[in-house]
Amino acid sequence: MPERTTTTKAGRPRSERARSAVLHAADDLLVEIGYADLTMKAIAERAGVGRQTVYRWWATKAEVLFEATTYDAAKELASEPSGDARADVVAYLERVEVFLACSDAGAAYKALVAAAQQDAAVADLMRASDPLIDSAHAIVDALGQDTVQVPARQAVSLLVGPEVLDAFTDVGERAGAGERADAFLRAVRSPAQDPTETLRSGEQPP
Amino acid sequence: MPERTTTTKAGRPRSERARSAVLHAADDLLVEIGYADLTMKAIAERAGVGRQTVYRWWATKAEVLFEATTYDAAKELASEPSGDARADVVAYLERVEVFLACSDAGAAYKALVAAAQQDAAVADLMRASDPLIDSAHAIVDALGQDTVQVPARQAVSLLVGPEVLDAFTDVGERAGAGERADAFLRAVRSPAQDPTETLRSGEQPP
Amino acid sequence: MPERTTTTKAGRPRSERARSAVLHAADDLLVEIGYADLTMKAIAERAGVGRQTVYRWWATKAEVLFEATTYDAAKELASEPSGDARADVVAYLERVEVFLACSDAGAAYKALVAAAQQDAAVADLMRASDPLIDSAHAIVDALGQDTVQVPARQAVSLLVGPEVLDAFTDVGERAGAGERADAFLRAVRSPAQDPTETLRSGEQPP
Amino acid sequence: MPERTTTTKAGRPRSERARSAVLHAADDLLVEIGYADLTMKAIAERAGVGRQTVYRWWATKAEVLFEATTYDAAKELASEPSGDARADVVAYLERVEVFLACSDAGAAYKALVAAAQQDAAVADLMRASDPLIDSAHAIVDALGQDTVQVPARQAVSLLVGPEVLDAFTDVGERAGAGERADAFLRAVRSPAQDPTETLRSGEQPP
DNA sequence: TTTTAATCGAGACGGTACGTCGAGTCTTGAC
DNA sequence: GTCAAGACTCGACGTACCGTCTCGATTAAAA
Repeated sequence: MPERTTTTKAGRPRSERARSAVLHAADDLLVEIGYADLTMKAIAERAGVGRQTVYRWWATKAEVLFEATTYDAAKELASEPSGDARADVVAYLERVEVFLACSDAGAAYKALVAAAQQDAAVADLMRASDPLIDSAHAIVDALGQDTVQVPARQAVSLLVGPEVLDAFTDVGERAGAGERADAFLRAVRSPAQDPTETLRSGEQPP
Repeated sequence: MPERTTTTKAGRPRSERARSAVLHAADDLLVEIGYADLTMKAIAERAGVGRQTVYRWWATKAEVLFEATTYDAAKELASEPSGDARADVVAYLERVEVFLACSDAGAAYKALVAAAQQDAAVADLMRASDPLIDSAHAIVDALGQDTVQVPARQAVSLLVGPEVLDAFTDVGERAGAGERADAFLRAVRSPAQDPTETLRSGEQPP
Repeated sequence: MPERTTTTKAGRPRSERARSAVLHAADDLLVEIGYADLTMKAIAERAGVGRQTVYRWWATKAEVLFEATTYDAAKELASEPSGDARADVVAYLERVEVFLACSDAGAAYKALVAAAQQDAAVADLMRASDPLIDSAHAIVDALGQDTVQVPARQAVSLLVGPEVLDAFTDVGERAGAGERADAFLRAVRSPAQDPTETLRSGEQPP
Repeated sequence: MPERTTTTKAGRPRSERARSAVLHAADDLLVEIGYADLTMKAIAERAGVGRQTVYRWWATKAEVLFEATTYDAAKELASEPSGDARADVVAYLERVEVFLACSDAGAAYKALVAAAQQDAAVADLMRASDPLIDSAHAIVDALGQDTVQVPARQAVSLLVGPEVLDAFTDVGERAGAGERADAFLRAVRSPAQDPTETLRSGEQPP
């Protein structure tokens, strides 16, 4: 009797060799030829894998890349909090700038954000697990409510929004991490906490 | 004598009819089927124009779309400065949110920013004339150096960076234009103006 | 162990359905629209086959047509030798005339000969296997060296050369198969073999 | 009264410079790139002439080529009759072989014959004036009815048919002009002259 | 002299086939 | 049931040439 007592599936098991070959091939090809010219066909050939094997496990090149790079991206953006709020923010923003401007994982990340604009499936993946947003959330949470007096998601936007914009519009003159950190820290100080701020925004305090 | 008195060019002149038909076709198709599924072939057919005629004047679908939508985008984002700084910023940010979230021109804009990540030619176009960045510059300049005490380009990033990030990562809970405006106005107040801020930014004032 | 016991090839085998659909489509279209207007695109569409599938196996429309019609052409020109030399030649020439003037395979043949003038690849195909030349060779060989006293290839030219010329220059008044056969038989009787022949070639020795 | 006394037409007269430039360009390009790759566009550009100017006077590339090469072809094939029948035939066949195998005009001629298979307009041109057929007719007529005892058109086919076949099927071993001439002379000697001949097809009354 | 009209060059126009490429699917035999 | 291999249908790619059209500029006969 062909009963199945465990959840083990019949047939040949998935090849771990094929899986990692595909992910590494995607990674390498992204660096070599860029996202636009990357194709499923090329990934399969580089990986020495049948085309159907790629399609069996991933629906699009974006999904392959997502799985290939998200872990690396998260690692590059992870932070070890010291006690000093400003120093932590400065260190984080420096990491973000390197990530977006130079890193291979950053290139993949930008490509995935771009792809998410066109493809809802990719957008879902990124919404579920976005290494940049997630790392920014971790920083904001670590700063605590004394430093961050606006809602956390809003603070995340203030923290990395300018970085992302500059990365996507490759501006010439960029602000340093220190200046950005200072601007961020001023922005997240809620006016509601300080009654003199409320009415006359834009003024200089005496 | 084959003299050329004026700068008139030889040959049949470019058809204005064909030009505008292509631009309108690109516009319409973007709304109907989205950027990813948009093809040069479809643009030409919709416009009732030969394929070569499209390629003669534009190298890629991104270039067509750029010419088709930049003017509209700039118009949607244009501002009429009142005297009130905060009110101007709020009004501008509301326009930006509508632009990025709902407008057809905004959809085209996001697609172009995404395309610029893959294609250097598109990146060059956008660097030369980016309707969102340009309109933000206009706002920052109008605010004046009393309100904006950081370099203009940096202020632009602070102004629209969070908006762009939210638009590209379609976050659920978004801050209102008022909150964003206040955060921006706090952020652009330079620490250098206030000697107590300079060294120990990130601290809470007593 | 990835042993290869037989010469079985990996991958999906070639579709016989696609192959014969292409050949029949080429055949039909040639009759309907002629060789000049025949396109690879039309062949593929008529065959209900992807364009790439045609290009995978044939480089040009001429190659498709060659494979599609050579067999039919050879069949139309095949002969069943009787003992009578003149009767065999007359019967053969009648078949040739019908083939060149009326037959679909003959139309394809003429098109291929014309194409071979422009395209060396087609010329190679035809040199390797030309149904008209081959059938003429068969006749000449069957006649034997008593009847044909000139080199075989020369006799072939004498046998079908006039037919081909008339077919290619669509002359009005054509000679009958009997007259052509007689002229051929006179022409292939070499003077060198029989010193008495020199002046009165075409006669039968008593 | 706008009467037209002469056949002179109003307006700018046809440019002889343009006409000959087109014909020479077609000639040159045929030699350089071959008939298949020859295009109206290339002819016009090489001639330094507007495209419309070519189309105004010739409908197809075949017509251009016909006008460009027919005169040269006729000149290459023209013969100066001596008294000796066999010598004249040998000399003519040698000229034909050179023409078909080596000459530029011969290459054009073969291309035109090939084109006539696909295009009825070209076929009409060639039927009206075919330099090879015409020259062969001249030879046959010059030989006289003592030598040529079959209908003239039939003799023409016997004279150049084998040459054309060999040229179109680029055979390896070719007969010499002498052998061909002898075979031709045997072939055109009518059986009717000799009462012992087989059936008396196509006979002349005594 | 002025007008008229056909030609010239140039080059953009709407079409359409080219041959290639990638998409995603399907069909083998081997594991 | 997964694997490598590779053929399948489909359709967009960007290019080339088709034959037509619209320009301004010539050119010579007609008015």
